[in-house]
Amino acid sequence: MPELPEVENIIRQLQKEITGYQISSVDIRLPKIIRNSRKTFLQALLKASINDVRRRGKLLIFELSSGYCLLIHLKISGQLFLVNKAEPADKHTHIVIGFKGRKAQLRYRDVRQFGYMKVVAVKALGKILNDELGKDYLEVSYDEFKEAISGRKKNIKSFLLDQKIFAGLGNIYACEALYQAGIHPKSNTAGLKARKIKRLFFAIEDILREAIRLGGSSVDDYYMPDKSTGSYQEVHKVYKRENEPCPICKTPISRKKTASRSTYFCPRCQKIAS
DNA sequence: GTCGATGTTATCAA
DNA sequence: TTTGATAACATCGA
Repeated sequence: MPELPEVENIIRQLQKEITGYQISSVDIRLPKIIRNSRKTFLQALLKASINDVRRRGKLLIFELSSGYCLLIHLKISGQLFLVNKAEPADKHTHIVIGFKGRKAQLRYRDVRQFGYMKVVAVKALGKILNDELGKDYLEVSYDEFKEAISGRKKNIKSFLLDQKIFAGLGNIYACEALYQAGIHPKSNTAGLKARKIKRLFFAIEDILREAIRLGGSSVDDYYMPDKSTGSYQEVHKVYKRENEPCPICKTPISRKKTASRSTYFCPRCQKIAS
């Protein structure tokens, strides 16, 4: 589900709401979500306080007072809700974390069950992040972006989606950024002229910041921990808009598979770079 | 009932 | 190096 802007909105709420809280209970209703042994996971969490909540790309990072970090990846359908413990939880709620002296509890809900939680020692975190994730898209400079593109011969959309190069973009924002930059999704990085690379970089910055401001894109079932929704989906120019007119030239938006993902684009405004 | 699609990513074969 | 297919799973709509 969530890409960088959605995860950013989630962590902003959690940071405000649960920083400083002490974990008093952990209910593992679906063990496969946890990528540690039950024992390790509980030892890291129980009685620990939440020192900080942050993220890198789409990965949420809770820093705990136990010397461990809790990593959460929501994948496609993961959700985090902060709700009163008296409210009933449905069958898709897999992990429930309770806090000392608090009525609110943190619930992990995930219909498709692809997401995960795992704890790692704080000392090991840096290495794990650097091995598995590139720099967050909000921290990438134009020079770094240009250099990463120039050094590769790769389909541009796969490039944008590759979390090891830079982290945070998913299918929605990759489509929107390519549209705004006027680049065909089947273009190769090697064929992009400097001007297009620049346009793409600033399109990404622009779109991410505006999407964060609007609370992210609520397509299907994205919610923030307080169950409010984002509104950036109303601003989407191409994503999920097959056959609707391009806002610039009125040509119907196409949908094709690229990198085995549905890709929406304007066949007239987005030409293949060669 | 069946088929295809869904915001992600790890893995494997070519 | 890069790609494409597949799998993990549940649900929805045609």
